[in-house]
Amino acid sequence: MRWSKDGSGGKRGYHHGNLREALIEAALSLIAEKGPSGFSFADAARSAGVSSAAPYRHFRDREALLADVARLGFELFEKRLSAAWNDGRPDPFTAFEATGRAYLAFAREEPSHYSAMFEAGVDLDADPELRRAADRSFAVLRQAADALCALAPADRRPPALMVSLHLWAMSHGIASLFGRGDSGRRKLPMAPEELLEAGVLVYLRGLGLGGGPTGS
Amino acid sequence: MRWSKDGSGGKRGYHHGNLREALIEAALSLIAEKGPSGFSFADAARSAGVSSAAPYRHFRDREALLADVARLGFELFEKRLSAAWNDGRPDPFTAFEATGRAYLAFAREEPSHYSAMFEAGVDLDADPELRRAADRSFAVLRQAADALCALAPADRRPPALMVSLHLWAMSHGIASLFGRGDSGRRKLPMAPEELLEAGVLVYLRGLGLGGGPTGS
DNA sequence: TGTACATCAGTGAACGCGCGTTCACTGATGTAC
DNA sequence: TGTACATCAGTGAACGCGCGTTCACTGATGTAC
Repeated sequence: MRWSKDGSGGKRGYHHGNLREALIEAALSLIAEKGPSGFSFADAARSAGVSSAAPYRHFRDREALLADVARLGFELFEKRLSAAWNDGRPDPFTAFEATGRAYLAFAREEPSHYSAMFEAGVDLDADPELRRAADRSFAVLRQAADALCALAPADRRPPALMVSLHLWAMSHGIASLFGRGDSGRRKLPMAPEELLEAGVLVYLRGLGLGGGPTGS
Repeated sequence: MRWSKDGSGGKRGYHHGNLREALIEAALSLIAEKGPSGFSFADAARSAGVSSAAPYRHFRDREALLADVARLGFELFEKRLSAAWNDGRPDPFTAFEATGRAYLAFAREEPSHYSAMFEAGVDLDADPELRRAADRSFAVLRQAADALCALAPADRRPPALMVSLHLWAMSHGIASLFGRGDSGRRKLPMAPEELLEAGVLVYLRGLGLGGGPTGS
């Protein structure tokens, strides 16, 4: 793989040198512009400055490119969630909330990745690597829920899987209903982050796990 | 408007008599089959057994048909939610949970409507009637949250708008991640309904509003 | 009840377009000797 | 270091397709008198 650092020099020869990455970049821009369904293979080739047959050297078809965008998205997602969870520091409550905020931040900052991951209808089993990346992302939420639940007295311990699914559902719900700047969506009298944080606080208190700094 | 009760007799003359409704029906089937982006105007005309120009007598364009599907969806949604809420009977806790279950049931039983309403990228402001129908649906959730919050002592009363948004977000999150039978989605060790019910219970307990029959 | 006419809701042919995909090809790169 | 050759990553022309949309049209319906 040779990096031509395109964008500056521009002058590329017969070989692009970096087409695979360029196509993924193009796909991200196009998805951001027109949504995952409005993006076409030909369009991606065009904005990479390459003939419409060229992408077939790198991706079996349109679906495969989309799946790769999703896979990279999950990998990035996992990194962001892991960094926010930070092994439960300074304490599991705070870290749990930070993880939720990181979820929303990802959906907001990487809307194209998020679309490809959750809204484009990409089959997670199309590529084993994709499935694995998705699982690793979820494992971070699961791990956070485990640590949190371990704090509860053994006889009143909530199932960690359930807790992780609740966090996921609430984060996804907020992200997809209110999280992005798209017009059709509903206006809120508060930031999505605040809404999620409040929701997580109420939820944790309901688990009998205190509410972090504010206590219970 | 003349109803030809199609499906049985079949033998229709030059005039379809019921084309508008037939196109909406066709759109629902096609969306269920191929998703909201895979559905085409021409396809809808074809499955209504009519020339590809005919739909223009009833809808400005493809987008307008989709918007109408969404509008009808919101109207049905509101009915279902209202029926489940049932004016807070037998008691607000039970009715609140029932409303959540009705949300999931709608998403499961009317997946095409649900797609058109929340996933097809239809602009809610494309048609004032659409916006109004969407607002009326949300108003049911809002009303339920109001009644619930009114039970809390005035000095510890949670903001009802927030509570309604939390219910909405969790319901939508669960519906869209786990709610439908689509393959790409994650398998759950429990029914989505149970997951939502458990989440709502924990949440209500966190609000200090008891947990319904199980108490707090 | 009958007739003339306006209106309505269809037809079907045609258009331009962009897409996905294929094909034989060719220029550039890397490597064996 | 030079040369021959295999491999790789592009080209560009071509295809068939379905879509959205338009147009002049026509058959059916409803209504005024």
